[in-house]
Amino acid sequence: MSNAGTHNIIMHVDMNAFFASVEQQGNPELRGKPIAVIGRGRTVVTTASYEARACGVKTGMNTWQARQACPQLIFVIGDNQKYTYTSTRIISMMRDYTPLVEVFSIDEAFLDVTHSLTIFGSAERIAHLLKERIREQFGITCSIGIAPNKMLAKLASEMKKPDGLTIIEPDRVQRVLERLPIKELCGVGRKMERHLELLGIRTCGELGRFPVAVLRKKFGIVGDKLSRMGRGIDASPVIPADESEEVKSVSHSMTLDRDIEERQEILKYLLQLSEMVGRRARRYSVWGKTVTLSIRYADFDSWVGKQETLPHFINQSDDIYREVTAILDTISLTQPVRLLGVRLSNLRYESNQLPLFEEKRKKLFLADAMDELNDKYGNFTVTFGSLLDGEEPKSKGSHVISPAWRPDGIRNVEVK
DNA sequence: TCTGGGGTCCTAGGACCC
DNA sequence: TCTGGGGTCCTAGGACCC
Repeated sequence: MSNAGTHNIIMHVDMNAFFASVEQQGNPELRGKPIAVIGRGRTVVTTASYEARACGVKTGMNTWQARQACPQLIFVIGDNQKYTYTSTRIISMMRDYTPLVEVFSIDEAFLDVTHSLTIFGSAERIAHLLKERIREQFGITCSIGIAPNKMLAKLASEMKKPDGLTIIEPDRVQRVLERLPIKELCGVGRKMERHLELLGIRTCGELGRFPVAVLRKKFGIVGDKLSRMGRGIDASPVIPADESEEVKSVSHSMTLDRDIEERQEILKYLLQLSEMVGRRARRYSVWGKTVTLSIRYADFDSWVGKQETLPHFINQSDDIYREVTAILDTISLTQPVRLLGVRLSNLRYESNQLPLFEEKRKKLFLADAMDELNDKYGNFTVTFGSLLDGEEPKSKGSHVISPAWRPDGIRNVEVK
């Protein structure tokens, strides 16, 4: 992209089928084959390789559906550590080209390369260098979008997959947006798409021309943002990790292998979830005073979420567990339970201070020792035995994080 | 054997204080 | 002993992102 110094040059990098690519790279037998990365238990496809996509496997399918679509499909249980490791190394590679790298998710990042051109020549050249290095070192491809702002860069990277490079020059922005369906915008989901359609808005062009006042009245703050997006305007800066805001909540949830009703059994899972949340909170040195219990019922569509704010901050697993069970006591379950979740929010970051009272101090040390052992040997090597009534926790609790839960790509958009 | 898991932001209504 | 308004905190729920 040419630059007379009048606008920013933003790059969005999106790893193609990231988890699946990492798996195929790590195991040559999987290369060139249809594979699907999944979790454990009741799970879905988190990422399908391009070979799998070619035979109809989509993100979000359950394993049975995926197998129907593609009988020769190979299932691989995901390994978060592997993906986090690869992601971290790719991110640090990006920092060779600019300090302004914003990690958007495990497989996506924004780069502000406005001030990198004097060294590297052009954004296009940076993109090629980056692609080449990622391919060489990790054997995976990515799609890159280059544009005057984040919103447009993200649109651009979606336009060609896999292994794409799409540039939206400032003078082509209107042209690109004119016939682009609104749902391609980051922030417009299924519901918003429907709402806008009722106003007769189907494309970004139409969105941009629509009276802002009407959008504002209907959608509040979001209305203004929508209008700007429709016109290709996005002033949000690329925020590097060291300037990003602190995490606002810590949570864990799990879909159970089967629906349950027994209070005792529910408690067992809640203890486990409380410990996972507490452990992570302590590792971040974070305390929270709001605890939320979430329950999804057997029918999938009904939910309960109940929260309780305490007068003080906590991060010990058993404190979290106590609050969660107290909340559970206020709920009368209407169906068997499919999913349980525990969240700690209203957070405060604090340095570690030893409590005054000996009893509390002991408890802290015990928890620290447990954390250490669990970090070393895996979750629930050590746990609150007395609270468990001597029973083993059900699972080891390692679940696959997901890079994506979205229908793929942009179709039929003229760029050139 | 349908349908994961970890987050953020926004809104609306109620409680409570000044 | 009537009435209004603003600010803040809290809960519940929804939409959206990866």
